[in-house]
Amino acid sequence: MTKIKRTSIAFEKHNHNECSKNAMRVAEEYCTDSGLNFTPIRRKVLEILLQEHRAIGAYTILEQLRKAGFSSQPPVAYRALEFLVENRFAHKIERLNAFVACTLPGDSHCDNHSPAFMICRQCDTVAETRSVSPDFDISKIAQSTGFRIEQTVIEAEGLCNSCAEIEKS
Amino acid sequence: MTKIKRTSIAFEKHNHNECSKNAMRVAEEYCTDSGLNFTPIRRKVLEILLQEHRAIGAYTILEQLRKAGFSSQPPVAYRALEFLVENRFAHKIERLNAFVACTLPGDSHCDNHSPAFMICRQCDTVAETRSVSPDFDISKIAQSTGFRIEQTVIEAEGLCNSCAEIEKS
DNA sequence: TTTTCCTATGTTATATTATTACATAACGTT
DNA sequence: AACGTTATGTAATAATATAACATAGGAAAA
Repeated sequence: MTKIKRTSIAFEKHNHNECSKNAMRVAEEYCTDSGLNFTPIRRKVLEILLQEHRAIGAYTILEQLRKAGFSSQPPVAYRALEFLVENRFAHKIERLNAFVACTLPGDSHCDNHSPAFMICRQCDTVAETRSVSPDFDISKIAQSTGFRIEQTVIEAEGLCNSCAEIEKS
Repeated sequence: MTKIKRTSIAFEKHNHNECSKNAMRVAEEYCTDSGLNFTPIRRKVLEILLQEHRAIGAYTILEQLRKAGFSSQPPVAYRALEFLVENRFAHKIERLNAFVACTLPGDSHCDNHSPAFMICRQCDTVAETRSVSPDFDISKIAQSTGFRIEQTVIEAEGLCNSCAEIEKS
């Protein structure tokens, strides 16, 4: 049985250069294996997100794209982000309307348990864990990294019973 | 020991007229008891939110305020929503950038466990539960109401260790 | 090979959500 | 009456996100 890491190292000291290189490598391999088109723009946006374990907005990304010589109209960033989020190389942090690189790149493609994020309200650093029911306890995980949770929101999206009935017909 | 309801009736058939009246009454009482100023605008916005168990955007609220003869500049809605959210008469659904009335009005003021929402992607109906650790299992709750969860996100906001250190000094 | 199709990108415009800033009003307190 | 506090009125603008249509390039079919 393969050992799978379940908590990101966002709040720990680590060799970030290695960390981001690894994430890029995993993304490359996954795209190659899955026949996904990992274009220069998509690659660049992931690189931007990987600079730090911090949520950043689409317009900040856009600015960096511009500096790097890419086109910088909003759709450029949003399309790349859509690709990255769809393929789980990045996540949207809804509270912030901002994006982070996935910090469990190998893991996230092995299972599809829902992600849980610890978001610092001061510095926007985001640590990611995978919630594996039923023994998942975010407060324990937070404790072990020294993160002080102030409020937690759980948002489950899906289809309610009556909309499911309608969809069937 | 008082019996406390933990799951909203958003997906169930119920006497909604009673339901919303009750929520208004609880809000009134809470404001009176706490010395909060439950002004006509705040009251009206809560009434609008209570029309249905559905998330609605600030600009939809604004439109209804206008129709009801209130001023309808964005800050009017956002201020009232801020008041309602602060005092837990309403919640912001981050995924939708929209708002719902709290459907557990008595409960929410007895404890401060984090809310969990089941959000229908089709009709925006929102059911609310309180997650009481550690035996909380949203998938069981969903199952019991016929809600099919497609994806769940957990966002815990707080202060990371290093920001907490800085704040101390 | 040329045509067709599909995917990604370029670009303009606009929609949607949210806040800043400053003015005014209402009301209780000194 | 003067002052402070809280709530509201209003104009302007910031920040986030999408729609719509044009173009380009490569793979696959004809």
